Amino acid sequence: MDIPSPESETRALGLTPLQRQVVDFFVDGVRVLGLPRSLGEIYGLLFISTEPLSLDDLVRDLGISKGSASQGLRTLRTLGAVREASGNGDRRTYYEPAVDLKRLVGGFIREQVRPHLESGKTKLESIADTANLNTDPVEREFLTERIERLQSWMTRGGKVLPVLQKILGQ
Amino acid sequence: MDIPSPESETRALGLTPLQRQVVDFFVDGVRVLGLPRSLGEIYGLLFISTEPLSLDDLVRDLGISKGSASQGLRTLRTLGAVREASGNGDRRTYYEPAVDLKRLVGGFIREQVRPHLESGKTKLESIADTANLNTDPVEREFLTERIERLQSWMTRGGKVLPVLQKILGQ
DNA sequence: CACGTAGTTCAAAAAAACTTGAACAAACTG
DNA sequence: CAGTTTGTTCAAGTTTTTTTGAACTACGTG
Repeated sequence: MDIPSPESETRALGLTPLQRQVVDFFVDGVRVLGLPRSLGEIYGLLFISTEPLSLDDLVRDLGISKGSASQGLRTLRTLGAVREASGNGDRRTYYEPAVDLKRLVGGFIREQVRPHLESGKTKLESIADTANLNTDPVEREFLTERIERLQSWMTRGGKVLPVLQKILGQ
Repeated sequence: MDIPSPESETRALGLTPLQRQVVDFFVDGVRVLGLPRSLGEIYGLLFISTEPLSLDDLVRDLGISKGSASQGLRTLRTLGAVREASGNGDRRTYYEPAVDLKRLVGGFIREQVRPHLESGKTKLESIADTANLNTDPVEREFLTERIERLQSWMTRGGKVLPVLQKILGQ
């Protein structure tokens, strides 16, 4: 006979209740951003730790594999969400979270948003070319209108990003 | 002997090249937003069609199942990205896309963003309670500082949304 | 330089997300 | 109303994404 576990969000059992809650909070958070759960776990634990943590700490406390921890840390570094803590008398590398929102948002925009905006603009050019092959003038006017609309969406998207950063950065 | 298909993004073969390009464009787009590909396919085809389309049109042209089309249309309606076209002498329902960005962004924020902000705030309250159980005053100050930071993130997030809508809405 | 520890890589396993299709309900139509 | 057509639902199947873990590189230490 088994006690059915109450739909646990967290696997790690070596965490304090507070740590678990914060990790879950970030797991949810990164899911909204379309990033893998392990990123949320790692960032969350770093965020609520007074001291920087090593890869091994993360593996042990979160109960994730070394591979996940390694890849997760790499992504977080790329996003600028985590940095190496300086000056430890140790061989191991210790990590601490970036805790200012401006930096976090900036990294996300740079890595996850801008590339899509760029490639979107390129694709739109190619779409416009294809539309111009259409011979029916009525149809073509319709297509042109729609495609221009898409282009305007992309432009506005590009313009909104700096504003976002400014407001969130304070 | 098989010709290996060149990693097709689109399954539907009944589409014109232009339709295929536009559908792919939106498939990419919705992926960034964390929505299923079928939403992009459906919205994309509607977007580049001069006339409203029925569920059966979508099934036939996109080569997706009736189930997908039905669920996809429901989600798109919920998001306010698609509406029923009025006045068709037909029993069938025809759909047309919402093409103004303000509306689209508004729907996305209402359905996908706000709920997470709300539940996040609730979770934070509970996290704050847990943190207050901590007896070590130094530790507690650290925790309080971090949790207040999270609260400030949520607040700023809430404030940025109307600005977003305003800028994108023009 | 031989050994132990830190960290990375990547193929395979596991988990999560999405799609399908068959059964069903609802609403028209002759 | 019996037969059709339109659309929905949801369990099962498929695909995609994420995680694991074992093999490997690199580095430091005695």
